[in-house]
Amino acid sequence: MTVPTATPSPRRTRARRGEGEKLREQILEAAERLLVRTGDEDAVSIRAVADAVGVTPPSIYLHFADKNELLFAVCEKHFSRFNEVLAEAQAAHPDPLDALFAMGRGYIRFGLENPEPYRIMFMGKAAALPRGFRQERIMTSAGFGYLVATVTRAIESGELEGDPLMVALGLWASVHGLTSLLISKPDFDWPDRQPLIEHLLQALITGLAPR
Amino acid sequence: MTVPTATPSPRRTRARRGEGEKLREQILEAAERLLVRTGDEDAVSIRAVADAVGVTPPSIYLHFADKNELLFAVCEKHFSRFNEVLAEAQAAHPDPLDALFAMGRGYIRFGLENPEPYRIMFMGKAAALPRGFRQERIMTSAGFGYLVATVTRAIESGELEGDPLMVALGLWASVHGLTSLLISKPDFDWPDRQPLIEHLLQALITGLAPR
DNA sequence: TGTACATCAGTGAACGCGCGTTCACTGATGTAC
DNA sequence: TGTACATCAGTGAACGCGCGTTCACTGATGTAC
Repeated sequence: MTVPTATPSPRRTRARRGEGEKLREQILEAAERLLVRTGDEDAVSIRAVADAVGVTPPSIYLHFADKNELLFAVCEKHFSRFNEVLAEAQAAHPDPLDALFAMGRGYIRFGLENPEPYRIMFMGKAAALPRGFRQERIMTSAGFGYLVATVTRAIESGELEGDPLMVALGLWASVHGLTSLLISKPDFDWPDRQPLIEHLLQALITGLAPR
Repeated sequence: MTVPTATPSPRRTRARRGEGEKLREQILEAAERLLVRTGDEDAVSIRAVADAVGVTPPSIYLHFADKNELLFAVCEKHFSRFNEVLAEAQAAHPDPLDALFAMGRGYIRFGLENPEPYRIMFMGKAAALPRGFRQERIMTSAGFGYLVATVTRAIESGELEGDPLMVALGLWASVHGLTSLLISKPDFDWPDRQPLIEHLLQALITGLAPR
């Protein structure tokens, strides 16, 4: 199954002396573009990336030790952006419940806008994740930290109840569930997304509030 | 990355006349075993399956038109079992809320006990699903039908409120989210599973109940 | 009871493919004198 | 201002691998006469 060859790879003009690092950036961008365009992790092969940049395969190894390191770099980029999205959502709302709603919306939105990166980071098999980009990255990530902190605030202010970690994991699981199903099953006959998202968040947060 | 070769493929004794269908069953079982043992869809290659059965690769084509048809058959088997699990959980409880709890537990349990099949059916890319095993299979499946029916009953009896499809999708998303995260992130520092599951189901169903 | 023969259940060898990676190299570019 | 030279940014060809799939075949098994 080959992807319709984008353009027959115009040879890129060689970088000038001292500007070799430019290629690294171009490789990263090309890898990301390939991921988005094809929607298929497997399509991001060393050869395909090299071709997209307009360079021969061995050139990749001038900047990345192996394929894994390249994928790792791509993931890192997205993971940072993802954490920023959550940080902003949280920072925008003083009230913790408002913040949780905003984080939920931001989370789902990010996932839907970046389905392949999301898939790699959160839906792939642990073993297939780029080495170095493992679970601990998530639990100790800024994003997860914001979530737990916000939940803790909400519990302290009496707006939610329960164990902060438990509540945070419940929220994460649900929001991830909707995100990943929407990504995985695009042909499914979904109702309008926005009401569905609001409904889920509302039900969850209501269910977590003291009666 | 090769899987530690199980046993150096003892040549299987040829089936007797009229018993050719036996091989089909053995191929299916071997494919399933491979999936479970390696935990990797990609490890289920025609050659690996043939080797596991103790037969040469072309023999597979005596019973399956191509690789896709083989994977399809494996998925079908698991999907049937999955639907049975949900049917039983629902049938065991006259009260709709009890039934929903039981279905949720059964769902998560099935996923955790059959992670690779679950992954293929619910976490893979739509395009990677065996042709013929597509989305409509889910929405029109018995399992999804039971879920919507049970939710409808709960709404009619006043125990839940909202639109049945919306509520059902919310429940599905959440339960799927927990299942898939537990599968995808086994190294994550999860708390005890059972309390986590109960907590999530409780919060969701509480949140969906009228106040 | 014996034998020719059709059929069934497979086999063995090969095809072309794309992959990650290595290796020895080339040729433009800037710098030292 | 001119030139030899080190360095940098790549290239070209090849490696071995596992994959799905095809093709012509073989040899045991049952059946018809």
